[in-house]
Amino acid sequence: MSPTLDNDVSQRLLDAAERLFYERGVQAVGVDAVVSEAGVATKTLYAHFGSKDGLIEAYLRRRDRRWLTWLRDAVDAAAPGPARVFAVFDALGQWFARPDYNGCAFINIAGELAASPTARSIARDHKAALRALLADVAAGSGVTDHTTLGDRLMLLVEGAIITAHVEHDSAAAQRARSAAAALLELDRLVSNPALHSGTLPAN
Amino acid sequence: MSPTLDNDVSQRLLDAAERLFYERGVQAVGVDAVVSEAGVATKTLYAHFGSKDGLIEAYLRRRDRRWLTWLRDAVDAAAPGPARVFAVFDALGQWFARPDYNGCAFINIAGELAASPTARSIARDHKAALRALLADVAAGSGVTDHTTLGDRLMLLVEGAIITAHVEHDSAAAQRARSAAAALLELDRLVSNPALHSGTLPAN
DNA sequence: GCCCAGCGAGAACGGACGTTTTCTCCAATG
DNA sequence: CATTGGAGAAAACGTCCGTTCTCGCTGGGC
Repeated sequence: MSPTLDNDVSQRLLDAAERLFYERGVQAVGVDAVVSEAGVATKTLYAHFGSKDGLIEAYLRRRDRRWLTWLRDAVDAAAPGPARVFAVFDALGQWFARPDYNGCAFINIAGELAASPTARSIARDHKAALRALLADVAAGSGVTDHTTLGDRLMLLVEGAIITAHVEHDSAAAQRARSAAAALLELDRLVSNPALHSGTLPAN
Repeated sequence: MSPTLDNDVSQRLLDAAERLFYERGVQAVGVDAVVSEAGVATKTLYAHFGSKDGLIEAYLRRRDRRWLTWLRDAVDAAAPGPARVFAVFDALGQWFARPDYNGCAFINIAGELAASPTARSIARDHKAALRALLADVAAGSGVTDHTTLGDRLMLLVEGAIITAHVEHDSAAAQRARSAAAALLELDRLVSNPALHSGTLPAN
């Protein structure tokens, strides 16, 4: 057996699975459609992934790695500081504009396989990694309360992902970016004692 | 046929469908489970709703009405003004804390039935109504740019719904409330010329 | 040159599921 | 009282789908 060819077959299967699962949902796509799209035999799918659930899990794990790497690269390409906050939403805007954009695969899975603990756990892990990335971005932005900013960026990112998906509105990225800019500006205002007299309410 | 009894059977079916569909997803629940939970005959389901798709649609339309009425009532119970902004997130916090909370039924449907135009249209209509409600809340809050505030509230609400669901973190409502408070505070600061010298960037 | 492991093609199996049908009961109507 | 029609119980039907099996081909290694 050649590992190159073996890899090729696995990749073709994962590519086909990702295209179909992401576009139509995992339950709406049968294994027949996947093997047909990949141009492989049904037996090969089971030899490589054991079951449809195994294929779904491999699809999610690969997408998790790829998506987070993509976002991290977009962030790292920006200058350190608040520019990296904007880089997050600029990247989202490009993602939303893709013709095959269909929301976050992990949010979709969490809704579709609500009764599956493994699916929910994979989705949770993915969101924890995203939250950690946004916490890093917030910590490097120079604001005084970067923990709070990280939490708020998470809300804006998730909100933009959902809005772009359900309402089919890719401009949600720009609105989220604008909201993030407002939060940065607020931090700048309240951290400069010369600009205000009172303090912020605690809620 | 007695309209009272007829209504009773329809309601029992819709109640059972909502409980199961919302908890496990529409595709993971068979009609057998619904009729068994409702204590009715299979034939009755088809006499009232025509098909499983018809039952799903009726479930979504009833939930759309009920959920929006619930949120609107929570908003109207608060004093006019910025308090109604906070009332939105306080209501969300109570929703998230329910043991049966499983995210937004319409976001879930949009992810699960990605290939179904009717499902996506129902989800879109629901979100448009929510957006209109939040636009009203923003318009009554007394800020200078209530259109922008409405858009940002929408992002925060959606982000909180997703975070509470996927990360199983009901405190997302309080963080979203805090973010909304920050946006209100920022408006207060920049709309008072005595408090600052420069102007906000346009992004 | 043989061998065999991997792969493609496709049939087959078993179970689940949406839908229809049959039969019976019951309550309201005339 | 006879009739009518909605509703419950359960079986039946056809289809789809995940999984396995069979067969034939191919290409690299002892």
